[in-house]
Amino acid sequence: MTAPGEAARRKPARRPTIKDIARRAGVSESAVSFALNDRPGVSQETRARVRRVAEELGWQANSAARALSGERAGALGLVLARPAQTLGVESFFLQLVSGIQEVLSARQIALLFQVVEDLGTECALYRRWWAERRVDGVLVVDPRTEDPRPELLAALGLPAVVVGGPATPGPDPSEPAAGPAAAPAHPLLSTVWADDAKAMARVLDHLYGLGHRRIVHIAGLPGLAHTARRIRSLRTEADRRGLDHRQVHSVTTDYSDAEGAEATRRLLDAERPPTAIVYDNDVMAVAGASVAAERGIPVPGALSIVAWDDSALCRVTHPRLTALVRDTPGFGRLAAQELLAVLDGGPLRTVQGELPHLEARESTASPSPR
Amino acid sequence: MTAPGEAARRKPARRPTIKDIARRAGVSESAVSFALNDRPGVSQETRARVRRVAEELGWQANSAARALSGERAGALGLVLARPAQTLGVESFFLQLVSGIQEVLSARQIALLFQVVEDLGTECALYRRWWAERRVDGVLVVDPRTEDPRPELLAALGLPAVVVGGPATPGPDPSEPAAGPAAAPAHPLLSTVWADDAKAMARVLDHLYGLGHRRIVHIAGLPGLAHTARRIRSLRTEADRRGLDHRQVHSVTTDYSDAEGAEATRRLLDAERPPTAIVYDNDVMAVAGASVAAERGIPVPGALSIVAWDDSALCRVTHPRLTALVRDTPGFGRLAAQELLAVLDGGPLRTVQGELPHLEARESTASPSPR
DNA sequence: TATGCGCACTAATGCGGTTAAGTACGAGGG
DNA sequence: CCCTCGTACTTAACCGCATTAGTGCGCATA
Repeated sequence: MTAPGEAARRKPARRPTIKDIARRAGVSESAVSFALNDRPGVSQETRARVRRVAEELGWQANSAARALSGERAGALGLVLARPAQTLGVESFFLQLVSGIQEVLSARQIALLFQVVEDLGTECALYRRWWAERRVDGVLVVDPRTEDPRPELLAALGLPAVVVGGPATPGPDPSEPAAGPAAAPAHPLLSTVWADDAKAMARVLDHLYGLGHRRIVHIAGLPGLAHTARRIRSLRTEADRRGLDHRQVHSVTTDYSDAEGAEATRRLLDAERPPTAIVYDNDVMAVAGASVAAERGIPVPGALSIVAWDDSALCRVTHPRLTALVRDTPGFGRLAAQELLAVLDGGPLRTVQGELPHLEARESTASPSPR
Repeated sequence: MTAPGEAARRKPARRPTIKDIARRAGVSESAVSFALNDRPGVSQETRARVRRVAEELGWQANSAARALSGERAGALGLVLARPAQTLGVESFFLQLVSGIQEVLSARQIALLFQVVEDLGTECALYRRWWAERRVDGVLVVDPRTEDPRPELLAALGLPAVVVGGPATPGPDPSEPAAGPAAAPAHPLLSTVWADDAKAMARVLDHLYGLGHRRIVHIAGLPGLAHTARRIRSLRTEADRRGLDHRQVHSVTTDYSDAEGAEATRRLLDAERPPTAIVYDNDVMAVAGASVAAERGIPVPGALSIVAWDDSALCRVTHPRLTALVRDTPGFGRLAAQELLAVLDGGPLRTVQGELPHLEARESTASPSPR
């Protein structure tokens, strides 16, 4: 034993290879490879012996070597394109990632996770990962209405699944003609998605049922596909109930607390302010509730509030916020499974996640008559 | 062009290798390798020509091949051990990761990010990454007072940097004897850390200066090293000012909004409740503010609140919360740089991040006389 | 008894890089 | 004029694994 600090750190600590196993088991390297990969060509006894030796030595395949010969990187990628300062607060992504990894780690597949500033950088990163063969496939999040990524990924031949899609290609999607279950799949990539339209309908059912007729939806970024879907759904639901687009409509923001608060102020300053507001994320909902408190507007007495996505935030405010709850880790699991299916040569599919449910809390009630 | 969907997806899309470059440039593969890696052995003209060809072909080194021969995986790892349901809300990690990647992506180094349930799984993952040669090093977050990870990593010879350390090895650290700048480094790994002791002193300066004499610190998980440091610092600062440990003390929680609220309730129910509470994260601070609101206790009139770590949360409450602001992405950059330095054979070091500053907002004021 | 066949295994090759060990050539020195 | 030396390359070996093409052997078949 030398000085522990330096010695421990510099120790080469050679890792066992199949050659070591071969020597110890008294067979050739290829026999070891066959044995460990469940390929025919070795007897049951030899297979068992090799396995035992591998176990003893604590052998794990060198991922680089396996990738080089096996043509599989053993890793998937996920890029989050967000300006640094809008990061955080939302619990959505860590939960999604946690669900994804539940599926991947069982298969010994790693996840490359990267946060970048914008879509352009994201695309460049896909190209690089592809060229470097870093990943076998990627999960595409935050699909947009005009999204360059599916085309790029299809052109590269990099397997991918769009999470939160379908991103409707083009800005002019026709009104859903048939049942809403038959969603238009993105033609290039597999997709897992939640039915925002139905979820929005549920929210409207709840608020309309309580008697609300002036309902505003403070949406997130206008470029995102799910924002578009929610806005469209709100309009459809309003029409169905014969509500005017001045009574029921959406405004878009950048998801930040600042814009959420600002939009709320503007709405409350209007001549006939809404009696209910639906916020596209928890942060804005809390910010909105705070604006109401600031102005002495009682919630839910004079204003009902719904948050799209639940989190601790919605439970720490006073009153607690009614929220659309979805199983985000479950959604991540679904996405990961679908990507693995694509990697295994499965067909392009559009898979629908669980429908979110509305958790009614104290921030929604019947509007006071006026 | 065939049917775009299937065809695009299945396209093999062979990526260029150095062999292709060699052929096009009319030199051997090793000359190409020399040229591209800034090694001597090729003339300036050849180097330029090879570079140009590589550029034209859009060549990027196959990371697996490079890892296999170069002995470098070109990737670092970061494991977050958290039960799935406590994930999220906190913006800390995504910001940290974003800072880390700013440094790594410039060097074409990838980050393997994994969320696991507990420390045991985290250790197992380190072993696996090490055995698979997946990563060249790891960033260890959430250092604990009794932490098995540094020892494990040192034993494996896997380079690492402790982020948020130094984790004082053993439960019995002597009181800082010399200047607080000379922090005890963890003997096995490099460390980047923020001086929680000084930060806590600043918080106490602020509150004591306002006239507070009954101050409680609602801390996070007791096992974490920084929790211990903050608690110790609070005690030191109290002693220095001759304050009783019944007046000024810490209680620990699991960081959740629920425990934060619960602890707050208990404190406010006491005979002589504190006039100021310092919360170890933003979520608990907001939860605590909500409890005060629920009971009609005016903030800051009857209770001052300080949040450790700023975020949108602290700005959406009413009043906005005084918070300790730190540059988390900057901290991530620092950590990444330090790990790269270790990989380059640098010495074990203990690097200190920027001291957080106290952003005084409306949630702190002089206590009302009673 | 020669022939064919399946089984269990070994030898050889390749993946795409890096790198140590040559080699060819021109310049400079004795 | 020969020898050395440095430069600019090329050849070959290697990293650890997967895979393909043998190889030897026992056994059923003709």
